[in-house]
Amino acid sequence: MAKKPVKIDDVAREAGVSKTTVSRVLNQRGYLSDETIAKVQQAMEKLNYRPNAIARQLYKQETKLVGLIFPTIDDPFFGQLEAALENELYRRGYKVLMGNSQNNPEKERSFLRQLLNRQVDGLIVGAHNQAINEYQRTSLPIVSIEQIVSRNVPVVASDNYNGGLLATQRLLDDGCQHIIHTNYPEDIPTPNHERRLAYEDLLRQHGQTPITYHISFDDPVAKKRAIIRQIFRDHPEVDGIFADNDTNAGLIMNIAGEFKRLIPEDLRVVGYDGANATRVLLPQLTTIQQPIDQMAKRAVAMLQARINGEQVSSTMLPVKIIDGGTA
Amino acid sequence: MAKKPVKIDDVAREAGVSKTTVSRVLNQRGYLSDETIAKVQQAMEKLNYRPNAIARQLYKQETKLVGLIFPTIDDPFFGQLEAALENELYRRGYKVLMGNSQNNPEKERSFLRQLLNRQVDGLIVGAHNQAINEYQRTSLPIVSIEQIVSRNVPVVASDNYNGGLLATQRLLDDGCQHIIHTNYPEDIPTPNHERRLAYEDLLRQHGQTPITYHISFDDPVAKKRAIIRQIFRDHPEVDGIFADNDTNAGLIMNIAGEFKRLIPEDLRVVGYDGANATRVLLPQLTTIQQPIDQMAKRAVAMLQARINGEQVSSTMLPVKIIDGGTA
DNA sequence: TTCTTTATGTCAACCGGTTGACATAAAATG
DNA sequence: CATTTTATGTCAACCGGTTGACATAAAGAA
Repeated sequence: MAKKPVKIDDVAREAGVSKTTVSRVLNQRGYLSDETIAKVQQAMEKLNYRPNAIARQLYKQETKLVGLIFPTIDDPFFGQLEAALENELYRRGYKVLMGNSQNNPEKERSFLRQLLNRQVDGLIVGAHNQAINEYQRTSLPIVSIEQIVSRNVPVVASDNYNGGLLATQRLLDDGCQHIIHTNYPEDIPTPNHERRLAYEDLLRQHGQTPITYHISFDDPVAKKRAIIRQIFRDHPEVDGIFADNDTNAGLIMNIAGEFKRLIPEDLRVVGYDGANATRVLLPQLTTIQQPIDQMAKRAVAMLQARINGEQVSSTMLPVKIIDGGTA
Repeated sequence: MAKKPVKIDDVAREAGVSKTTVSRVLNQRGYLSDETIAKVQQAMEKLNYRPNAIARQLYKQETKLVGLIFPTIDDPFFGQLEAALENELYRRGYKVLMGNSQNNPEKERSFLRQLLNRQVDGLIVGAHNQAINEYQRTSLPIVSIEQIVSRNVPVVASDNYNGGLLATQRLLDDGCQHIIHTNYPEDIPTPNHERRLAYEDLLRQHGQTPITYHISFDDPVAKKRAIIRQIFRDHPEVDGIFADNDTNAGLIMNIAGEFKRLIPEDLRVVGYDGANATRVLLPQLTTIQQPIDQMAKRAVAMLQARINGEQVSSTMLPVKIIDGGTA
């Protein structure tokens, strides 16, 4: 039997004042005697009063909630990114409403529609879906990460093209003659393609023919493994692989073992992301590290500015190469 | 200049009906002519009307929000767990408010207090903090995962003791003579200690002396590495290690390399958790796998039951050993 | 023809806080 | 002593939906 929750009138009655007075104590507004404050606080304590956040939100027209829409949270990169976002938002008094789109447009749209109902004060988006026009028709402050969502949504990205250059250059410097790249299917728009472009440009400059194998983020692991095995079968001459993320790089390293290739002697590998979790489990992996925590900080700062009504423009942050031993 | 949001009265005026009629269309209540429905929907479309979720929540006294309080999300185990929880909750019409306590009692308490203000319909908790009495003083439906929060909060756990037995038994079966264990400091209450107890019990039965090194989840990686190096220095005779989580197992494998130990020839390793991300990056690791997805499903089902006012009791789910090659 | 039942719609109270407008008394100022 | 300022508190409207109670008309049943 749930007993009726205590409301502000109950506190007022208990303390022998009006509800406005209680509200004033709660919000520290106007003139109040210490005596009154004490009385009210005692009453609140006694009744274990908890102000109803929803009622306040309705009046104030703000929820202090920010929605995060990302493909998933079960991934070293997105996990670290969302953790950093949550942390930074919390510092500024915001709580986080998490939505994993799982690259399911249906889910993303439904999620978005709900949040647009003045359920959140702002949105940070890193999901891979296009064709969701809701993003354009809203006046809700939005910032996107590594993803172009709509003309009027500022983007925080890292320098993907340069990352692609760094990775490819490293393999070239190592003397690799047959460098292969893995990336998303080209019809899925993601900033990862910048990495591929850099790879292709640089490889052509060096007279090599770029070869890209397509591995989708959402493919089941078994399929990813199958594609990678195919690389070794199709191109036994491969001596360098630039993977567009560290998970794929990890798979490549494992499968190289199956094919009796020693790393880095027979095969050099460069990954991408450099998230903490991967750095811990695969410290030997040479990878391009994105400044995940800074990206989160920047995105939150930009969102805050937009919520405050300021205009902000997109930013690009630098990446760097981390030397493991695989390249 | 933010234009005033459209409210239900605007739609009513546009459609030439009362606001109640609009609300009925929205909620499909009572009798409505197709004609009226069409009129109203056209008006909503035309004005791009979005019902204010907060107002509805205030009246309905439910938010369809569930709070998740966990130490962090940037971890293979918790990442997968929270992803599964989000997924399952979404299926049932709930959205997720995420709170990472980072094992900071201050943050956890503050977070909790806010959510208790009828901001969420329920709570799923897996944070490591004790001494937070707010958990006991609330009538909010709560379920905890792998954590004893309060007498009246049901727990979903996996069979940690058996997990400890399986891991230790495997190392014994492999013929290890000097088995060492890593676990939390003993003053931090966590179900991991069950794993340690199993290890100690079994080892004593076999006439070996249990030795546990303490590595806290929140220790910086450098410190974790230092502790692990100490193991090899203190006990060069070690030939088997049972780590209380896969991240530590990964670190151990790396550091074993530093000390020129071959795995599994010189040193056998068994980890714990068996989360997807770790399985992908370290498929060679033999580990005790927790049924993460089932734990999430179970927890959500239990929470739903509690929200519906039903009584539920704690559950324990089985674990199994996954054969990699490290033991 | 009278009484139900069905169809359609309106009114106003309510959810639980917040705050502008206003009242009153005491203290400070001229 | 009159006037302004400071201190303290009350009233009622408002945020934006939802819904029980109630009105009215048309169709069906007795």
